[in-house]
Amino acid sequence: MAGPGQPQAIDAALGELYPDADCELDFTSPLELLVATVLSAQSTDRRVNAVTPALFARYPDAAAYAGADVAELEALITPTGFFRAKAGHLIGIGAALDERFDGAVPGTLADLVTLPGVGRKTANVVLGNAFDVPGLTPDTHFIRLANRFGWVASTKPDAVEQAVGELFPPEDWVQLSHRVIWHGRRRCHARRPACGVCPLEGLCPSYGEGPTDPAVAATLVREPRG
DNA sequence: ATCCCGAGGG
DNA sequence: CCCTCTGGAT
Repeated sequence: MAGPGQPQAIDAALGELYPDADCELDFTSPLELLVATVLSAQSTDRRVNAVTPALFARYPDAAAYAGADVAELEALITPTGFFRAKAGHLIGIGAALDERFDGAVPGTLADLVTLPGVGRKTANVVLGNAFDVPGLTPDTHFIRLANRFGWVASTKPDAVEQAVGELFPPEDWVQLSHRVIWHGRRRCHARRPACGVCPLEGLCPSYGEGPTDPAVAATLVREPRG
């Protein structure tokens, strides 16, 4: 089997490259992680972590979000982008948690995706990092790299989650997601993958499709905390 | 200019 | 499938 290569070997190599790969959002409860993850949509961890301390202090529980003043909430989350949609989502989440989940964040995929602003990707982040429920996170990076690695040809999140899930045991899914996503953000970019500073030569079917001169590739690496 | 660990709506 | 929503970093 030439195409998929050895998934375990790729995961191991990424584990050596990113030994500290984890969720970069700051949170101390499932609700905080849920809120931070909703704010992360098309944003960055740095910008989210910059606003969450004040946000969490102002809105300590679901009821606080449900009763929030829209303008005040929008002002607090403005730097994360898409603030109007996100503010509406957070207020809707607060109301939904109070009405249907006794004020607590539900710990199942089926329940989480019924919340406004929460899709499959956001739900899996919350499940994997706040509830220790095994789950893959098929975001844009994960899908792109799963395609490049030859693990699956489809670009649809459901198909990617299914196919990759069969290549790895559930206990690996959360860590695998973080490693693959970190690699997508730091080296294996959409437009110019930095193959020259990637350890997957001989393992990745797409190796060499980006700059392979180490000096050039090094200029493309995005360091952490961005 | 281009991208960001997306989601909702048409 | 398409489109829109947003500010910030590079």
